[in-house]
Amino acid sequence: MKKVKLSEIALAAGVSRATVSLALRGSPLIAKPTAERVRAVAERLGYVYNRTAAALRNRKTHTIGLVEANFKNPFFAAMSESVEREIEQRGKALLFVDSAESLQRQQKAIQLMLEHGVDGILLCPVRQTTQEDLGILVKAGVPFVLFSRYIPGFNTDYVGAANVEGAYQAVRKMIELGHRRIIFIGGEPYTSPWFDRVKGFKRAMEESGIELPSPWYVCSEVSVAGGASRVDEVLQMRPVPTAALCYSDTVAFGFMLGLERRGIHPGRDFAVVGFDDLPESRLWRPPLATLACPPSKVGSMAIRMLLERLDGEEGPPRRVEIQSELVQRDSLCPMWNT
Amino acid sequence: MKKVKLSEIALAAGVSRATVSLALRGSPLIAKPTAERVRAVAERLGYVYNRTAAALRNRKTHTIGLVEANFKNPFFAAMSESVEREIEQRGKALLFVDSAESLQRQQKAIQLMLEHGVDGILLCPVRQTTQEDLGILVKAGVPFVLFSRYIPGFNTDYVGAANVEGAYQAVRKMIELGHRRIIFIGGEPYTSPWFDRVKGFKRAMEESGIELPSPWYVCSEVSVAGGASRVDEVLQMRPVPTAALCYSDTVAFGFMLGLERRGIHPGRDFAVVGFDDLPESRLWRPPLATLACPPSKVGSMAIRMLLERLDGEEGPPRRVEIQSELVQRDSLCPMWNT
DNA sequence: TCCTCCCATTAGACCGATTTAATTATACAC
DNA sequence: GTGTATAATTAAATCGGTCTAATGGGAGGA
Repeated sequence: MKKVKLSEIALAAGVSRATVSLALRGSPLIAKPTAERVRAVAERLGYVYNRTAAALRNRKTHTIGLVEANFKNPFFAAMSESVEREIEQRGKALLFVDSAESLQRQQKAIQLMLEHGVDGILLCPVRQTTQEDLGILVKAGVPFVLFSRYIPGFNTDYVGAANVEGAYQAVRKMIELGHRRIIFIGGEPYTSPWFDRVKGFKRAMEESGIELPSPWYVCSEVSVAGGASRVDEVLQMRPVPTAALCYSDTVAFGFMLGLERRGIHPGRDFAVVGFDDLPESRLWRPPLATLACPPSKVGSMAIRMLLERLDGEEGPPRRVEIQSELVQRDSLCPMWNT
Repeated sequence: MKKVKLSEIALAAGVSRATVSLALRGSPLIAKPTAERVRAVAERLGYVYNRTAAALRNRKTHTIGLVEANFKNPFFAAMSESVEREIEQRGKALLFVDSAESLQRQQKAIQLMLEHGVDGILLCPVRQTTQEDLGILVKAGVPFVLFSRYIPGFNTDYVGAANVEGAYQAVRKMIELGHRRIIFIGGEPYTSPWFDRVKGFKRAMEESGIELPSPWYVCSEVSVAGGASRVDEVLQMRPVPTAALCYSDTVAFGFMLGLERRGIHPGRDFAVVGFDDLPESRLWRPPLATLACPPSKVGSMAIRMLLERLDGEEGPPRRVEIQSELVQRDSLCPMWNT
């Protein structure tokens, strides 16, 4: 199992190590016939390029770190896909960690990636993350881009959905359809998207002079189970809400399933709107109205911003918000007349 | 942004590079007070261990490659999670690629990982993969474990679900409940789990002397959309099937949504069984009967087998099948009486 | 023939940690 | 004081590419 290295190719081809190195990378310094011969020998010997050695010398690993907070969420899965696609195209590799909402795991992941010498990091910070927690990245001078979640007061590169506007839009529409008792359901509290969605929600209610129900939001894990787990609580409120803005489509799915189980028909007796526009949302019964913000856009924008930094882009931090568009579907029904 | 290295710590602590190296790794060769002093200096200077350099010297990167075929499938997401957990615990890193059912991408990923010098690889091969395609891994002597899918005739380490038995079990149950016109829905054809599930399906039908409908299976993408897209086709068959075994829970979800849209109630008018037992399956309306095979078990078994190989385990290839257990829920209803 | 210029090739230092073999310091016995 | 064993430390080679500066060889001009 001995690995073939440059010096062995050099020997076999009757040239020097330097020539082999240059030839294999297609340097114009090497004459065409020589390069061709070297390439053939390398192929014949089954040579595998050693990126570790090259990385040591170049101080560049061509590796990107991706730290997610919750990749069981299909939105993140879709996002990662587009990140991966871009990275693959450039012949780079992806170091991946799911911090699973644990600060400790996240910090360990960052440390690991620094030790591996990643060229840059894409990070969706867990909820308790402070500016100090990321100080190690700043000190190490490793470029990073936050995605989906930002850290209030910490001015960094960031890409995420237009959460305030999205939620605002949805609630305005609900009000326009006659709803007055509206509630916000699900999400990890004290993450920026949760906070911003709640903010847009509240703003729309207040602007219309509608009193907020009490409580006016309930939190949950971002999953079908999370949404389903809050149904009883909501139905026990008096007066009972008639509409819900859900933190995500998955939460909305769970909530709708829970409603149905209790004989309440979403899209007729209860209006539901989600966030994300997953591919299956339009297939649901009823089709789920939702705030569409393509995960692929978030992903490719984030990785592009990072790659620009790696190429030496020096400007001030950029904050990019991807537009959230309300997709009207049957689950967003008018208030029933009493 | 200059990086601190061992020699600088050595200088500051008044010892040699070798001492620093040993001290930081807690070697018993170094006297306690010295080690303590060195550690303090390293801390003060903000030293970050350079794994690239260590990897070059040690010929070991402490990195594992994970190549998935379709990680938008929630089953894989859950599986990856348990893999990650195990790897993290051991201070190793994960190089991740989603081949997205493309052989070309898969081969590129394998090449990349070899160049990065991963210690081992977990691979879910795309459908066209042949033994020759993985020859490069064998030649390079890099241990690998296949998961979820195997390659017929290629005797390697493998961990996956008990697909034949699972499908067999489900179909027997359907027959017991009075169903005769049963169809298999969804999945990527010519992957081993598809083939094995279809095989178990067929075996159960034949053993009971029931004629297979024509066609007796339809394929689809493994997703909600995939399942939904096959409903019309199935309902147009004559005689119309009364039960379906679906390739996965996601396919089953899509299929059930499609049935409902056409006014057919799964769990009453049509029996449906899935594969995987996703956390939301029990929450569905109706709750989805399914073949449970915990993704975390598959994942942790696969990574453990790989780690054993890395520790020098030399035995013959091991094939491990994780039991699939039929979870009876409302979607698996008896045949209605005509 | 000699000199210059240019192109192709190469020697050798380098990246930063690891480890072996050697050296120095310390302890203890005789 | 000498010798031996043991503990602590270190010099230097090493991992495998990369790249700069130097070398060699051939063409062309005078």
